[in-house]
Amino acid sequence: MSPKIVDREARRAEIAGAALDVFAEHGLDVSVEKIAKAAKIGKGTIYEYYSSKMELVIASVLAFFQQIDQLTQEASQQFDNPEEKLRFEVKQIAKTIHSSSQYSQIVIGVLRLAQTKEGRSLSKDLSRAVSRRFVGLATNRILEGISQGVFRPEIAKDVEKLAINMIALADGLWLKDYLDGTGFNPEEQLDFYLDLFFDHLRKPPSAEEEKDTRPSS
Amino acid sequence: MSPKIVDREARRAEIAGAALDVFAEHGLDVSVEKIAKAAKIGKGTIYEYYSSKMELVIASVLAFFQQIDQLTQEASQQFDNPEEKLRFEVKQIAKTIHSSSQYSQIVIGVLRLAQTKEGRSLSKDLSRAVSRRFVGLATNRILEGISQGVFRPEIAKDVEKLAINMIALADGLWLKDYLDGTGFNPEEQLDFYLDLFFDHLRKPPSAEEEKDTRPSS
DNA sequence: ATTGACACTGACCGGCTGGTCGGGTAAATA
DNA sequence: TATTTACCCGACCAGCCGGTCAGTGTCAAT
Repeated sequence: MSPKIVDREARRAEIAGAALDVFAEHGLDVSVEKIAKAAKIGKGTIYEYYSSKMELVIASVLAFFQQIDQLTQEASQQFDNPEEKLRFEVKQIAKTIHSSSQYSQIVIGVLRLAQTKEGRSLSKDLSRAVSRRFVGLATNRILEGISQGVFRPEIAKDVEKLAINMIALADGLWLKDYLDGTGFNPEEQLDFYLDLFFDHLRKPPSAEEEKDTRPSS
Repeated sequence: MSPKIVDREARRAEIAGAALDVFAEHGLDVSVEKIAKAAKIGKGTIYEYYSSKMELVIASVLAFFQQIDQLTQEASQQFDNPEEKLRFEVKQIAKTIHSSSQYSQIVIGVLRLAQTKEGRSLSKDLSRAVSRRFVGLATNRILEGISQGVFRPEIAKDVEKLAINMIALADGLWLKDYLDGTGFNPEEQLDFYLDLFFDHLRKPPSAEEEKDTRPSS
């Protein structure tokens, strides 16, 4: 009476994983047939587990960001110093997305989703979640640094702006590198920025100019 | 014997202009038929002036970047001080692309082009041209500032890196704003960065730490 | 007014894609 | 082994899109 039984959740994840590889290689526009072929299953089977291509895209992209998130979290545990930790995390994330231009396919895919009616809200939700995650991470590290006396306390009020800038710059460099390809070394460039960035966080407030940014401590 | 004659170059430009509006509103994926309808001409006519859709896209996107370029150039002529000039230019460009999210459609369209076989080289060429233009502009302004004694001379060796960072940050902020939409004010955020940026360019070298960046002047 | 080169058009074609569906397959039970 | 039924599949469908082309204007020189 009971026929073949599979763990539907596991199968869903499996398909999403296979789809992710294909998306990474060919972009989110690949035909469902190609995905099926790559996953070595029939096209119809995909629709057994996902009611539309968009649903599959959502699942895959979500899995992708979770991957990065986890990777970053694990890797950063080896550092204690907030500066080293943050520096490593930023570089790690940038490198992951950078390294194989395949991941760029997915990031750009998400950008495109924002242009479509059905995808807009997904794209926004996703971006916000990722953004909150990364900006929050950077913010916390800076606050840690301040409380440990490594960073200047006066920057506390601008901590989120600083974090946003840092993330935005990393994104911008990625974008530039993906498009131009030549003219600069993204890793070196990011290091250059981070040097200035942490210099600004650490630099003792030398009384100067007409600014009245005297620390209130 | 001589029939109806039209200025083919002008007509090409006219069609490209109409197409640009449609691209800005619906993305580079709109059907040729929609473009034709918007331009109030027959679909066939488009193929009278462009041999393929891709060719039309190229012409339109090119026109788009030339527009921005010209706009920026004109607008910045009202400033003398290199710092004010550069600040204005950066904000102007960012604002133009920002303002109507329609332009984002095109920028993202170019990103997508990089994913296709036929579009990759166009996308790269275009991006490089734009990048060279903007980075070059920023570089020149900084060098001007140094030669006028407004900026510190020691930064001269890093001038290009500084310029790249500035452009990348502006791009990154645009990207973030386009995707997230909330959580920060892009203009304010850019101002915050520019304050730090110019502060770093201007700041007199206060002897500090173990660094030996003593000016050689 | 006639002519004929040029400008314009939209119905049509081939190709591709997301999604469906009826039939086949195989594992667990009886 | 026979039966049941969740699972799997790929031929098929409808619809869209880029590109073509035979036919219809249209205007200036005759």
